[in-house]
Amino acid sequence: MEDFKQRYIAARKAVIAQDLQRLNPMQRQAAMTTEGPLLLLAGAGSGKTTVLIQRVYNLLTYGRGSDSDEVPVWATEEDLQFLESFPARPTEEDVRRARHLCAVDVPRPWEIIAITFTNKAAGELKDRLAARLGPDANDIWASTFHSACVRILRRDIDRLGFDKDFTIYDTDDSKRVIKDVLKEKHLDEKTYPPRSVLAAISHSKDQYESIEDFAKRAEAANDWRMKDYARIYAAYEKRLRTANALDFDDIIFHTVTLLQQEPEVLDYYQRKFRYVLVDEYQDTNHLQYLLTSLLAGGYQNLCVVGDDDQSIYRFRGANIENILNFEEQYPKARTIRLEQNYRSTQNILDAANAVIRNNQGRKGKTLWTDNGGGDVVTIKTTFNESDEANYVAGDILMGVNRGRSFRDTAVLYRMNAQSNQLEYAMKRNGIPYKVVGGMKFFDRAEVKDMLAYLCVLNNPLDDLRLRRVINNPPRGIGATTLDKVGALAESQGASLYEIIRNADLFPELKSAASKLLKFADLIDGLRREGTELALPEFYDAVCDQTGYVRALEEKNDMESRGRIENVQELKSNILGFLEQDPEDATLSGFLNEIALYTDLDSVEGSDDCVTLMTIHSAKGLEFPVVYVVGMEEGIFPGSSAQYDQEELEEERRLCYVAMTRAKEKLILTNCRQRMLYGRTSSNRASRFLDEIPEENMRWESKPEPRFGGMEHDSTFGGDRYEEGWGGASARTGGSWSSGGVHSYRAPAHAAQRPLQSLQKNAAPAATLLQLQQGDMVEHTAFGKGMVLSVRPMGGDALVEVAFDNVGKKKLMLKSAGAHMRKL
DNA sequence: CCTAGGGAGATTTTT
DNA sequence: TCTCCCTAGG
Repeated sequence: MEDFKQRYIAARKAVIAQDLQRLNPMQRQAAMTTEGPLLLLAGAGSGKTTVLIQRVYNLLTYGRGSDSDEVPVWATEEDLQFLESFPARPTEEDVRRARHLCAVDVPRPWEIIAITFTNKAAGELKDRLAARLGPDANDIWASTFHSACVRILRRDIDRLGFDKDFTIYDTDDSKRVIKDVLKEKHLDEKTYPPRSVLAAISHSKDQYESIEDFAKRAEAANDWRMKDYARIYAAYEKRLRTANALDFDDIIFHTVTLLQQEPEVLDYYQRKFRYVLVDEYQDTNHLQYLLTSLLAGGYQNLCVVGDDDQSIYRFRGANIENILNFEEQYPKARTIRLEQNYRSTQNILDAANAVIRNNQGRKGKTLWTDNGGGDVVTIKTTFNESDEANYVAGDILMGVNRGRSFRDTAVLYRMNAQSNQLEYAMKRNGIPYKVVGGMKFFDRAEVKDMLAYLCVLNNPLDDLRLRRVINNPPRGIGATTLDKVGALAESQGASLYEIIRNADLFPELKSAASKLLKFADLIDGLRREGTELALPEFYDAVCDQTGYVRALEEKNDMESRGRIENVQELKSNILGFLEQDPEDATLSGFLNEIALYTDLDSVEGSDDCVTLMTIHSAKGLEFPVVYVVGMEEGIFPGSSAQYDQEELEEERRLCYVAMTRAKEKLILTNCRQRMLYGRTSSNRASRFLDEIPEENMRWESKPEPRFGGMEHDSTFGGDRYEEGWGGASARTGGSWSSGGVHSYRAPAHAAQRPLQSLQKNAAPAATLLQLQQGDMVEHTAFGKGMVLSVRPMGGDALVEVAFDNVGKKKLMLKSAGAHMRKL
């Protein structure tokens, strides 16, 4: 009997393993470990999402069959033999029978929750689950922390004294409220920067600290500023309450409170979620940790996936200890490491491994790959940031010349401020590019305006949004009137809307009363229509009746036209929402969705262009060719990391993330002189460069040879300064940096070579390509073309060329000339 | 209500 | 150095 049991369990595992044969052994083990706490340490590019999908598939197909000692009482010897001799190529009937024999207590899709951080990640997860599992996938809770919590709160938040159709304030809204509070309390924005106040509030909420405890902490520390923060915090919170609003932290904070205070609710969700998965666990903060423990507290089937080496969000509260201490918090936890990398070459991985090895606070992993050695990592030192950008641009063009596409390439930097020079270089050279992280669709004023209208229509008590729209378009309701209304609202304990609705009852408002009532009528009228119209038609009515779009039309300039387009674009968002979620096609449903949505989701453009972004935004992405610029002490690692070990380790993880984005080619650059915040400074080479083993890198200091033997190849500083500065020998010479001790000595003659004179000498007009209209040229990347025009522009020239293959392009002669020759 | 100009402040970012 | 935000003035 015992023997039968053992054999059955083994055979069952083997059959399930066969179903998961596309996974490597570690991945398969991860997918088959279904019960109890599981820590899945998934290195960069190790196929983490694939494992997650397969794990859910396994759960929904076999339940705990792959991870259980139970044998069905009805199982017969014949069943066992069937499993033991399961064919490599089973028929459909075989599969059906195997599933029946192997399944143990299969959960329903809605008993599984998979939590991610971004909407993008949640969307991808949903899509891939749907592709693997079909319609069942729709019932799995695959969502972000925030949207899962909103869903929970929408059911039961009335138990905490909020209305169920609460609104969500984004960071800007919160800031607005803080500013209002400061004004009301006659506190100075300079002494109490709203940013800092919000950061303190957010931090407090993250620690799951009550307002009272915050105040007590301030008392105990006897810190007058903190005490004032506590007062501001209290007023802020009161305002959110009366507006029936939650800020981003509240969404999770109140969910935790709800679960802790209401045993019925807790019990409901603990029974419901038999399996809990959390992705990017290294990015969770304390509050999210609390939430996770509560949700998984029933069955304890908690699988967290993450990579301690990629924890790069400490500054916003991410607590790397969550993942480092998981095994202590869950003593029964099992740990599985995914170390096989499917993305990069071994040289890139060796370099990245060597860098991250210098960190103390880590679990320890070593990535390896079957992909082969590939090219060594290139390190390039240039004179200043403009040269650096030119080098990157030139190298990209050369890559294109060898058959790469622009879209294969990403340029990563530590700070957004670094993108400027790069953008210029791309523009000058006619390289198509996009910058990730600029102005976002939902941050645009007109989009926010329309959303504010919808918020007010959904919830007229929303004072904040009401203020935004009441005089937009102008309705003759100015600041003075609003101040009076605000004061009345305060003294009556009512909302702005309630005062406005009854404006004729207040003599103070006299002349403004009719305008206010008219606005209230507008809101009420639209609200009535809202009960009858479908969402898209309702939106049209709002655009029309508020006069918002008409005001833009009357302006009739370029900018307004763009704005109208965005207002219309918002309608397609509504349509998209309806398609995706037809059941919850209400206004408040849409607003809730939108409040948690940012347009990072649109990162993958199909256009063939180079991507410029910060390292942070690059996390999770991959590119065949990756440039990381600004590898300098003071930049990367940044200055605040110089004397702070924790911070330094975070920067090193960031470096690790940057390096592991590259599939085939990784190029790291730095420069000797950089202008930052109006100051020029000489920075030592980043210590991270020293941490890369010699055998995996090549420190290049000379610019790559340019187009077939052209002599006049110096763009700016060109090679010139290299001689004076010692160039490539810097590393071995040790004057820049040697073995962790960083004592930089500037070469003695550096002072005699100011940047100014150097630049003047560097690009003498004589070396420039002489071009005129009608000339035929050949460009490294764009091929042959004809010069359409040459227009002198401030010591340089703008050349327009019609290329045979890529069409017309405008190029700057000084930069592009180096990649072009006259035919 | 809009615009220009001064002043401050400037890692990194999602929800 | 650049950019954003507030304020003062038209």
